[in-house]
Amino acid sequence: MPFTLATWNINSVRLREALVLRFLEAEGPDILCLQECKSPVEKIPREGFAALGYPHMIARGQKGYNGVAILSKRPIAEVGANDHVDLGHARHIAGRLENGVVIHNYYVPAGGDKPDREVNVKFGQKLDYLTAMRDAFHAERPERAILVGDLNIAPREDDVWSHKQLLKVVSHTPVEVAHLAETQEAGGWVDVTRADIPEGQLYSWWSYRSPDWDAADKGRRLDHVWATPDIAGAAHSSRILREVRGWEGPSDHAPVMATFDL
DNA sequence: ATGGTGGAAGCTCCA
Repeated sequence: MPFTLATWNINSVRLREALVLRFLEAEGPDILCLQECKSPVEKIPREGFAALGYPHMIARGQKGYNGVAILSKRPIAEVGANDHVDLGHARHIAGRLENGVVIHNYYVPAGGDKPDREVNVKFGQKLDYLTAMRDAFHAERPERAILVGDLNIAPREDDVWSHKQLLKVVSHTPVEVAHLAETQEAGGWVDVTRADIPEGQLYSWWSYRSPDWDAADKGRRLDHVWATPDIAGAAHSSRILREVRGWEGPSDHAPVMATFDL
C-alpha cells in the first residue's frame, strides 16, 4: 500500500490548528510529522485531527519550545525518543508503522546567531546534536526507515538563495554541512527530495523578517525527507508546498512531501 | 553593522 508522508515545522500547533486542518483536508497525507509544536503533549488539539481521519498520534512536547508530533491515519507505535545531548529538549520521536517502516521525526537545534562555538553555546550544541545523531546511526544502522524534519541546515548550494552570501550564516556554514553529511552517511540515508528533484533552487523556509517573502524569495531548504537505501527506491512524487507559506497566518516553513510505494 | 518579524510566556527567550 503506497503512503504519502509530509513534514512541516508548524511554529505552534495550537495557534495554527486551523492551518493543520486545512492542510490535512487539502492534501490528505497518510502521515504528517510536525516540529516546533511549542506545546505540552496533553494540550495538542488532537480531537480535530482525529475527526479528519487522523486518530493516531505520537508526540513529545514541552511548554513553549520545541516539540515534535506524528499524526497518522494508520496505527503507529512509538519506538524511541532521543534527547541526544541532555538538554531536556523535545526534539525527536520515532514510530513504527504496521508494515515495519520506522519514521524518525527530528527538530535539530537552530544554533543561534554566531557560527562559532567559542562565543555561542547554541552553535556548539547544534554540532554536538548532529554528532550524537551520527553516533546513534553508527551504533545501529537503520533499515526500512524514513527520517524527516527540520534539520536547520541547507546543505547544497542550490538549497539557499545565495551560497556565497550565506557561507557564514548559521544553517549553511561548511562546518554544519559537514556535520550533516556525516550524519547522513552514518545511516546511509538517501536525500529523497533531491533524488526526486535533483536540479534547481529548492527552499522550504522563508524568514518572517522579509517584507515580501514571495517576491524576495530568499529561501533555504531546511526541511528534509531521507530514507534508507532499502526503501529509497520506493519514493517518488516529492513536493515542497510553497503556496502554504502564503496562507493567512502562516508558519515560516512550507510542508515537504513524498510518496512511498511500500 | 544593524534590524527586520513572530510565538510563548509573562516584563525575555527563542527562532
